[in-house]
Amino acid sequence: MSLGHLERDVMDCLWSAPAPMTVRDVHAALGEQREVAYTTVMTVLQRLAKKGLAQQTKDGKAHLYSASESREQMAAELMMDALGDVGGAQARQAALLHFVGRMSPKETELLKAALSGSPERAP
Amino acid sequence: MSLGHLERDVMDCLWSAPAPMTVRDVHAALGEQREVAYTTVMTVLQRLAKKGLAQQTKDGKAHLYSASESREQMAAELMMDALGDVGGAQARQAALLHFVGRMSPKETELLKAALSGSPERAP
DNA sequence: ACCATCTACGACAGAGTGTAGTACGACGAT
DNA sequence: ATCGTCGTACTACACTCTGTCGTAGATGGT
Repeated sequence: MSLGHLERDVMDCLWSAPAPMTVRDVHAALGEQREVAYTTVMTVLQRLAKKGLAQQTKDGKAHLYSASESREQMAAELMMDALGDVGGAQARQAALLHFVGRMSPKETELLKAALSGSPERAP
Repeated sequence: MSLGHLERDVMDCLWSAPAPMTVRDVHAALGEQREVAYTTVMTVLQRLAKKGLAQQTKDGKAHLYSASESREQMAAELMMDALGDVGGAQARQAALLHFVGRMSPKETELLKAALSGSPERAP
């Protein structure tokens, strides 16, 4: 499920916000960089909700939107998806090898830390 | 860059084949499961070549197609893309944490092996 | 009841994908 | 030289997704 540019920007808004946002909030936040109509933002938020990427809750007459998952969770899911397409265990290991080979040494350290560290998740 | 169903099937053909294939080869291979016109296969192969996912080389009057990268390489690239969208180092580490948290223990072992093993790539 | 919001629904253009037909060039057989 | 076969190139069309909004209806405060 790949996001379009605007969808991406809207998700970034939701991810950056500390609390659920109304359409107006998102519209205002986006307005600092790009000009889109209020209804455009609404449509995009609805589509994101339909896709399950955003959560829509009613608050009085307005709707509140928040990201269903953190940016990091979503990235992890996408990574698993990419890995899941591969095939058998052998191929998966090969893919993992390519993956670590492609990472910077610093990142490799991060990954090692993540692997050896306690197996709970990040905040 | 997400692939469609047919594109995916064609790439699977190319990945599974030991040698570059002609359009006819791919068409025959696909024909065992789904029926598509010869020209459909040709169009898809051309599009894949234009995207850089397949390599097109002339062989007499016919063209030979082969995958530009192995399935595993491509998976690794997609994984890096997913990770690359995240943001700063801290967020990346969080994403990696989620990622390893999502993997099965067996896979975690594979990843550990990939990390501690020699840093060259798989065949 | 009236006004300000907010949402729901519909619309339309542009890109990507699945699907294929037709036309044109090259190559071997006659 | 000609003709059929094979292969490519070009074109086309329907469908879906995404970006972009307008208009109409619902809802809540005063």
